[in-house]
Amino acid sequence: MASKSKMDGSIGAKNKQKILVAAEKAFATYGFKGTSVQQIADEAELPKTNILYYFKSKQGLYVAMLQDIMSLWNSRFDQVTEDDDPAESLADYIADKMTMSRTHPQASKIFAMEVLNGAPYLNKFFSNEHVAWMEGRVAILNSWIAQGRMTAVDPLYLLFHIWACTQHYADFSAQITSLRGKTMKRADFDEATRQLVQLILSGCGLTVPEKYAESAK
Amino acid sequence: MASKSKMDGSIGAKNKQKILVAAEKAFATYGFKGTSVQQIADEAELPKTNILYYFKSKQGLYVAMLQDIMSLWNSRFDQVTEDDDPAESLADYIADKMTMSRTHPQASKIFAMEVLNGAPYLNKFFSNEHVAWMEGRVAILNSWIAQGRMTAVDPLYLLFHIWACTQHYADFSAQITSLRGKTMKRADFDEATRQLVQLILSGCGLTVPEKYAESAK
DNA sequence: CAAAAAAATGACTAAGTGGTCAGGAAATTG
DNA sequence: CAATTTCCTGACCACTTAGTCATTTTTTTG
Repeated sequence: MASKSKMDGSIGAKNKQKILVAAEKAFATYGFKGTSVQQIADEAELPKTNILYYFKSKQGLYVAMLQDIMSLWNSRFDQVTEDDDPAESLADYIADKMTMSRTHPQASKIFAMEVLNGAPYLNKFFSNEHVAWMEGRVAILNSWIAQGRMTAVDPLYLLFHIWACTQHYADFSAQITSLRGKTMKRADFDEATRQLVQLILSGCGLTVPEKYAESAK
Repeated sequence: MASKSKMDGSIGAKNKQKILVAAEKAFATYGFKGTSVQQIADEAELPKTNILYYFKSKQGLYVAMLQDIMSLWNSRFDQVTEDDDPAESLADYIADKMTMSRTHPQASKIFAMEVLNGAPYLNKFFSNEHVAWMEGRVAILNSWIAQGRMTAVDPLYLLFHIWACTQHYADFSAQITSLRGKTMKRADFDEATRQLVQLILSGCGLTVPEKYAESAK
């Protein structure tokens, strides 16, 4: 019927997806070197040769999975303009990133490992889209500062610190769980988000929006 | 002469140290699985078999190196009491941790990898010394809050956020370098430290001590 | 200086790895 | 329904790896 989709391999597409999910789980747990194609195959419940049929090599699969992951790195903050409210925009951004850490910890860990390793497969992305994104956001933050709507902090470092804190909850969950004696549940993430929003916004001379203020209890 | 040191193998001790240094460099760059004993041997300029002679296995060497690294995790903040000044104590702690990221990035990366991996070799440390340390620090922060000397933030999350931001400069240096277009020099670290101290302290309702205030421009 | 202990090392092994390939099964298409 | 393309897979290979072992060299010690 749909003449358009010709034959993009409905079977192939489904298997590729299955493999990508398995790869994400395995790579997040054992790293690139620590993961064997066989492990991914077991996780995906497919024979090893089948993995190599869809993805030409282990590295090819890894790169495909990385691209998949990078597409998650979008948020409402991408569309914010200098006319928006600094406090609400930043608070929402922090909350979005915290949600990512809660719902996609594996993706965060893989990203972290990749950067720790010198980001060999992300350098192109970093020096293109990412730099452009950064420049746009920095300009807006500087505009807010020039308008006297927030304290004069360096926007670059501010963004670094927001990333550091939000990703920390995914990447260092093992340490956090050990120190708390229990895993972070949804309610704990909400509390951490409030704490972080308060810290960052106060640090920028902003008032915490109603919805991120102290909750029940 | 010194009858005490009997024969703790002055040669052995020196070689062990050499191997540990080489191992730190290799493991930080390629991870545990990604590093071969041969690479460490090359780096240490010793035959591979010699590595296995001093450390019974690759894993044994890794654990020994981890212990070495964990001993670096001390700072002036360990001795702070509830009578000390919150602003100065916290600012100094942040500065200490930033210095660690600048001078020992490899140690930070290895620690990060280990925790990312679920901290298999650190769980014992986490649930003993580390928890005790944490409780002590939390008590002091709570005391400062009770004394009305700082805003009522949750000390646990505050410490998480300090770690996250400071370690970020070592662990994510690849990303930071890409986005800045140049590596972080000593002066950049100093600026980042001032920015972070300002952010955190303001976020806690504290006044930034003189020595961390805006510097020459 | 001889005996004992510590240090060094080349040759080897057993296990695991990513990847190839040829041949066959299933699905799609004209 | 035949032909073509896509999909699937067992057998296999070249290579790397951690770790062993027997032997030799160096250092320490009585």
